[in-house]
Amino acid sequence: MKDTREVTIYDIARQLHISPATVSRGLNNHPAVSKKTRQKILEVAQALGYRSNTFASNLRRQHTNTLGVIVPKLNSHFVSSVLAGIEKVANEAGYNLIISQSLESAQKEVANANTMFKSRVDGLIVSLAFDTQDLSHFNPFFKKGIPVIFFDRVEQSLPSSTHIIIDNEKAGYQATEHLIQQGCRHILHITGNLTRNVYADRLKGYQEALKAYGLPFHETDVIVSMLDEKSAWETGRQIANMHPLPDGLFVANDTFAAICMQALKEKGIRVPDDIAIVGFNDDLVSRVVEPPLTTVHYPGQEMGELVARHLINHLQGTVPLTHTHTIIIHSELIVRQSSLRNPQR
Amino acid sequence: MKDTREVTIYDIARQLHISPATVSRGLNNHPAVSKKTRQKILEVAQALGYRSNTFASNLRRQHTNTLGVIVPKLNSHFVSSVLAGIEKVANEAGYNLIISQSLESAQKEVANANTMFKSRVDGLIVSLAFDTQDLSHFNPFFKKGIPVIFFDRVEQSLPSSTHIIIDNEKAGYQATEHLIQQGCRHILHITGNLTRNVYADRLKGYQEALKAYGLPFHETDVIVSMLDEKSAWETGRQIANMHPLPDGLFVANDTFAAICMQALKEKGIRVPDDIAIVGFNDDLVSRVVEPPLTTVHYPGQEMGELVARHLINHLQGTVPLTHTHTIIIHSELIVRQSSLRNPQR
DNA sequence: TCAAATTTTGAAACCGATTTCATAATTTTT
DNA sequence: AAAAATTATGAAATCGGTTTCAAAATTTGA
Repeated sequence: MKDTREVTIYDIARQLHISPATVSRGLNNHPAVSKKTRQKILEVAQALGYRSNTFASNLRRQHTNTLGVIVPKLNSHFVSSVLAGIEKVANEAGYNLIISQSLESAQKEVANANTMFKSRVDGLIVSLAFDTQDLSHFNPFFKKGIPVIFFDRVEQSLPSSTHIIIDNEKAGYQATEHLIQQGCRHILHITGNLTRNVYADRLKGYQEALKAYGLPFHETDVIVSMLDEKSAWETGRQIANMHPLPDGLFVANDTFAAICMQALKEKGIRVPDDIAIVGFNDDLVSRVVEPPLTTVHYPGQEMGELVARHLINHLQGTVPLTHTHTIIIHSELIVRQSSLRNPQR
Repeated sequence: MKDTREVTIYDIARQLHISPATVSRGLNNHPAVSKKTRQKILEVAQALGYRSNTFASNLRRQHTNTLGVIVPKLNSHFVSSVLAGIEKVANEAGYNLIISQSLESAQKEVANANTMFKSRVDGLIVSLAFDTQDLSHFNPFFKKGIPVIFFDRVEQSLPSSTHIIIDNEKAGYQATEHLIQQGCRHILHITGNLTRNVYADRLKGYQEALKAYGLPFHETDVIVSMLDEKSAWETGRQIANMHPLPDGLFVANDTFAAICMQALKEKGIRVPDDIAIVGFNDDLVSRVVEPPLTTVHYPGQEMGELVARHLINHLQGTVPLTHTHTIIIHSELIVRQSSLRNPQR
């Protein structure tokens, strides 16, 4: 037998011969209610199995206590760490989360944004899809003054919003520099859509490093890819057939790097001896391939916590949004076998 | 300048000199409103930038058009495929999604369930955490008649709910049989918490296969693990030191299998020649390790679509929930190098 | 002890859409 | 053309908390 009737504050009020107003206040720890009554209210609420009706509440106060999150894909170590971080902070602050994935499609990202808008999230956290150019789907949020905060995949041209990112240029520089220091002289850079900051900046770093060490930069050494599994295999095989063979690879993500490496090995090319490889993200896969992959680590959980905290602080008025912020968080190169030319014992 | 005032059906009504009731009907395609008025309503709504207030709506009709999803972890290929499937079907049917991860902790799963309950989801989709024993956190849903549907990680003892799973016993049997056919005579099975159906059933399949081929079963050949990265390395090294060495490994997931393989190789053990390995899940990692991993594939997206469709059908009254269903969907063994003892050609 | 200050409480309006029931407008029947 | 049937619209109640404003109860001060 299912109980179908919901318990409301009116039920509690009736039972205690007090007004619903007082019950509401009691339930919300409003200071203007005596300990005794609050205590009694809590007890009766408990006994009756009361649960607050979020809709009534949301309708009256004009906010939802809900944060929206749009990410490109859920199944990466990085993204799910970020999410864990966001969830932690959001939970502690009493915020709910609506999460959706754009699956790297700008079109789906637009749909997601619209859904979030209709759901009236109090704030939005976004990491852009691969091919998002036009950002007008966030205009409704801007117009309404709903804060939108971007992380990792951002669009810095955007006038008034906060970005939380790593220093991709520096990371790109370090990765490339490392390869050079390992003796590489002809380094390919495999990357994604160059309109996306993360890829554009890493490329910049790559170029800077080449210049700093007096190596020439060739347009043809930069391979722009969709970064999906299929192109990874193709690209890997393609590289294996190059003549002359490059001696270094700086790849925009670990999965792609791992697949390339596999493809190269199948063609009898030795890593790192013939080609040294550096990936990006410190995904689990970087640790299980043979040889283990040198990569750039950046702290997902921490980033998520920071993003969420920042957004919530803003929502609670602690921090005014006056100016655009760009917050840069730490990243580091993790050196493993795939790039070590002269193993130091 | 942000516009702060929300447009309501009253604004539309005023503008057209009609009643809010008619506007509401017009917006909802209620039959009792003439094409002409509906048309006008739609136009004005558009012009004014009206967006329906979900809370008012939810408050009045007593449902949310929202589905809750609780999964153990977001960052696996399987889970994110399932989610994509769920999202597709839910979107098409006009349902929103609230997604949360239990991070394999029963405690967090309870918290998630409570949040979902407070959010008044119309239905709940769950894949259980690693160590969830007690299912009482779903009681509120059962009591209220809110449908809960389980997939993959289920608890079949549960009286009245639907389960959508693969035939883990069969998959376990096939994996083990394959190893036996490749000449393995001493096969270890590495698995997770045996109270969880997926692991218990695969173990059963493993035992059945041994029996069918006249091989002895030893308790000590079953290694129960937390299945995290750290234990994977430890277990791998442990196995490498076994004496005598087993000649086959059937591992409960690809990540763990990949790490084990790596650990074995580091100790100079050849795969598949010394030890043949079969994983589970067909995660991307299974394709990039060396040698590629034999594994069990099961269709996440399809499973997600099925789960969502089933739930929504039920919610819309198409399908009565009268009896418990168990729906079994197809899975298959994908043979790759990690288990091929006698490469054909 | 009585007035002033402070703390608690309640009545009623409100948030915005939905829906019932009645009425007005239109169409069909005879 | 009048009556009957059908269709379209509106008034008002409702969903369940929150909040303003005023009043009641209690405490403090002199």
